[in-house]
Amino acid sequence: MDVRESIKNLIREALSGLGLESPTEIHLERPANVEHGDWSTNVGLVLAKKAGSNPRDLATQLVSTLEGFSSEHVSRLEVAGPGFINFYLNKTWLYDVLLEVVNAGSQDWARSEEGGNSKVIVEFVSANPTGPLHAGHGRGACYGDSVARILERSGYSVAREFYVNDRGTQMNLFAASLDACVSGKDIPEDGYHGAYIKEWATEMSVDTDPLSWGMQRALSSHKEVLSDLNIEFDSWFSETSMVESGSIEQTLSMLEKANASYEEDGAIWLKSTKYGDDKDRVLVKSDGEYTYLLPDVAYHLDKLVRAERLINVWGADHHGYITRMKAAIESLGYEPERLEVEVTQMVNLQRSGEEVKLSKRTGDIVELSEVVKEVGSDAARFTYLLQSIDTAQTFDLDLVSKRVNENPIFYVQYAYARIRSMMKKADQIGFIPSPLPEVDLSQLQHSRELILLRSLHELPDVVERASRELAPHQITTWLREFASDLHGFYHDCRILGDDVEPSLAQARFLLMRGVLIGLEIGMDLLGVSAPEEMWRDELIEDGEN
RNA sequence: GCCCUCGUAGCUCAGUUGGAUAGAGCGACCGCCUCCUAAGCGGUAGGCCGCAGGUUCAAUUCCUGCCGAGGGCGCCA
Repeated sequence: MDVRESIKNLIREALSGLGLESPTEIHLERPANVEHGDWSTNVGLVLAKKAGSNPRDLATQLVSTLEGFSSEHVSRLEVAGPGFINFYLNKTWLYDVLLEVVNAGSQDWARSEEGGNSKVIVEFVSANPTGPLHAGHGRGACYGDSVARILERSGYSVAREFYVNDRGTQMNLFAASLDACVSGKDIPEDGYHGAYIKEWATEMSVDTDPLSWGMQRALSSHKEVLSDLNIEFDSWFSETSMVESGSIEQTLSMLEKANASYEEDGAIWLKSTKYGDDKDRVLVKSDGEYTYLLPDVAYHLDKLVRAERLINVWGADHHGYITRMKAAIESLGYEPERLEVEVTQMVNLQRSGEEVKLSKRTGDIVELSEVVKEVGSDAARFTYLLQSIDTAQTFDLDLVSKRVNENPIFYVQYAYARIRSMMKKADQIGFIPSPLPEVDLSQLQHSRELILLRSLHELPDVVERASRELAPHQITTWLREFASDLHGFYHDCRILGDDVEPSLAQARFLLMRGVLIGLEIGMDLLGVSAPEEMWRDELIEDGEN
């Protein structure tokens, strides 16, 4: 059993010994300050009023009861501050952590069954196939994929989906723009004027259907850059396919039957105001064409049948859309909570602190492929996942690519490469790692070693929280901290060499195996690679920039 | 006007669903390579947590109002 659970059980026992009812959840936390012990609980503060006592007195009573119990790892207890109870543990508990980690390996450590294998569809990017992905899409792409990875590790059965808006007004305008370009005519006023239109048009022959050709061209450009970012979708869901299957018309009549729509001014409207929307929304325009909304509702109905949880990743410019989509779902009898919309705030590109609006190459919006090419896939992913999606992001291309010492991705990858490098050396000098049961873990007494074990123990909690909050940046934050712990250890503690006792060397080597597992899991959840080695580019070091 | 997100060190950002002395990276300053990679390590300086109320044993965290920034408010997507 996890130490934390066993401590909670002790507390419950002590409470009932005092004739008190335990709260449903006993709050046990790691104190920020190491001098406050390994674990701390606030039950004394929470229950004091109910017990008719003051917090410190209650805590003191609890401590004396707890001291009567025997416990494998607890070495000392104290009442502190306004009425906290601090638990000080023997180092033995940390050794158990290392054994657990190494036995589980990177496949199974920090994996949970919380999701119960239930099905969740993560829909993200879903950019129109009318042009290349731009830098802003990168954030949603990396976020969505990382969320999917985190949910998979938390026991969910995850599908990554890309909704392809392959018909409708925008597609027609895109096709018309390509067509005009190919046949040397002027691009329509309300058409697409990006530089890529001209580029793509040169690849297209005059007698091809510009719509289907253009869509394929756009999708292949999407797939290429996403693949560079280590992102693969399970399905690309076509809007056109729903016209063909009749599911859009079916959705429309379902809405009618549910009395959720009405006709007015020649258009069909969704009664979204009934569910808190500012105004009702058009489903079918007076010219008979669907708005974006209706096919998307049909798509969501399809997803609701296929999965228990729907997670959508949308850009901040689409947030107004949430209410109407939930309104549609709810009016058809589904619980709106089954759709979770995660909104990513804007990305502002910079180069050396200067705002970058346009691409140097095309003079147009900066394409995602340019970002990936300039900074590299790992650095791009890590940077996009550096912070919470709730805050606008400043993405400095120079900082992320050139000035490597300021770039956190290298710090984390370097930690991994250092261990690999040490292991390679160990192999070369004939160091033979002992089998696990023969390693004397009590050799690990250095604070650097214990800090590493503590961090390693946190990983399952971090993953759990990242999953609960759909927040990959929790992983990023942990990784940076953990890498820092490793660099500190690496600096102070040697593993190989004549001056290190063999038993200590063995224990430290095993510790490094555990650390590798932690780093591998963290980097995998972010979708960045774990390099075997890294060598500094002298040209960059000596150069001006 | 209404809706969403944000406001924390000079800069970029964390802050474990209300806890003890608010953290990290970068930048600045001072140190550390005879040694498994110095893309590293250690130290110093730097804070009315936007402002004002409220809730309570306890508020950066929850509620209300205000100020400021970004985004949205189409029979576009």
